[in-house]
Amino acid sequence: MKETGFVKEIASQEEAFSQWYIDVVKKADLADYTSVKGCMVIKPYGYGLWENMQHCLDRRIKATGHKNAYFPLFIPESLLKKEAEHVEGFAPEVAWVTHGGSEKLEERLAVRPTSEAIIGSLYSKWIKSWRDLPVLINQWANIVRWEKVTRPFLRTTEFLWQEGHTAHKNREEAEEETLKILNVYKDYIETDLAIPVIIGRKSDNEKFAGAMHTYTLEALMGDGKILQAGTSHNLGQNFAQAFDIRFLDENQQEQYVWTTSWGTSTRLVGAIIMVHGDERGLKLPPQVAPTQIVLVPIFFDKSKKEVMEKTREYKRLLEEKFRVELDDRDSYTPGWKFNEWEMKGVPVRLEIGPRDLAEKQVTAVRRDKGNKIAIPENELVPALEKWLNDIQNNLYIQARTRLEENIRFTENYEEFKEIIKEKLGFIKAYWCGDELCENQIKAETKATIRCISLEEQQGKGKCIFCGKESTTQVYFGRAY
RNA sequence: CGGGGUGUAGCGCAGUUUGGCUAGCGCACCUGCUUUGGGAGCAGGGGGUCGGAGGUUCAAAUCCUCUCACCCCGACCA
Repeated sequence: MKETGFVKEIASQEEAFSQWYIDVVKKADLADYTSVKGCMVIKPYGYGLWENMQHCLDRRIKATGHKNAYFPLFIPESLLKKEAEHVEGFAPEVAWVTHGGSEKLEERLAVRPTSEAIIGSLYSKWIKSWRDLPVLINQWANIVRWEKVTRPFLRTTEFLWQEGHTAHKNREEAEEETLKILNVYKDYIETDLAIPVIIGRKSDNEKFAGAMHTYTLEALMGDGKILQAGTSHNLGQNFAQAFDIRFLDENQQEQYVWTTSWGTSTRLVGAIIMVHGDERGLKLPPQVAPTQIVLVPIFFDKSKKEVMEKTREYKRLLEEKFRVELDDRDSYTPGWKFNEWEMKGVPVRLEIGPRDLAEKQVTAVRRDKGNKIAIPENELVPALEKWLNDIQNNLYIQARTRLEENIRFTENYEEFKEIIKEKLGFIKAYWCGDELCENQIKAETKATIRCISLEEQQGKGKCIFCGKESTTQVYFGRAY
């Protein structure tokens, strides 16, 4: 697909995937670096994408009975310390506030690395009776984790996310919630972002610090590496005990609540880039693209007035149904604009020139397949509606096909190592459940257990590392 | 955090080895004219704390010390 003259401003995806990623982030105008290490600006085009993603997910979160709230950015050290495993897990990446103005604080404040602690302390105040349950709250917030290695969207010091925090009266209800959210996420990521995911449970090694267990969604990127796209934690009663969240049940028995937490972040923007992008730049799923259709007028001196009038008329018509941009900049040639909008991943481009006016049509080009057709003026809206649907589906199918082609089953460790070395992707294998095998595989191949399959187990096999018989199938991969 | 690399105009780079005249080039930007169906042409013009701080020197983009940011590889990472 790489052609001379085009896409010369970004690295080749095939030759230098990580450089390509950074180039696309900058050239598509999604984000920019700042003077603070690991902190990026999300520019209007990137933020527009994030807002659409937020909207899609927020709808789903609310449709399942949750309400939004906002909790403080600062967490007193004493609160964070209450759950031992939790604080230990986050300690290396917490940023601390030690001074207010010039006065030293009596107790230092953590800039939230996640909000279980602060929210737990408040739930303890709010929950007294079984009638107060369940509590179903979500918040959209910024998070700070002092990362050593940062990359735009994928791992930044400050990032944006949503985190749900719920409290329930028993184990079953909490587990049901954890799985419900897992499926809300799956539906959102697959339907709106057109990214197929593998869902499963994290091994104890990989689970959230302080959780009973963690469910995860794992996605395959264009370079064969795996990105964790979201997690949903069943916290059991660990945080309830640490933060003293108790209630009186129907039988007047005092009990600890069962809590869950779950999150997805701006990291998903990185996933969209790396799953759908190609040598020409971004490819955005129509559902979340800030601009779904761009209109590019093509005119000569004689035809300028006519063409512009018609283009504006189309814009007004299309704006009623779609997110539309009219590129009427005088200083760029149409060819330049074509390349720029392709870099930015706009799903459909409409070209309107004298020939189109004469034929009562517009020339339409799809970003995903690159094919160009003429759409008669009176069929424009339904035709574009269909196209955007097709593009959304096609992006998903392409990603799905690649995912399926890159899930390899093996019971042979030599083959396992070969796959990691040559092809990457997911490796499906049996695992005995022993942490020692897991760690040894990681040390030797850098592959980790991305998740333990939730699928019905069929038969038995031998642990990929030690050979012991097992019924547990897991997905391995090299993770971002 | 360890090893390596880079930092000079908005972007990409040359100049640094061997200190020396007004710090250059391409693209982008501004003005004018001609252009416009896949990155237009000509002419003129504007833009620099050479990442930052300190030092050596008659003189520093260039040499020395410290520091910051970014990239690659590794370690770490719910």
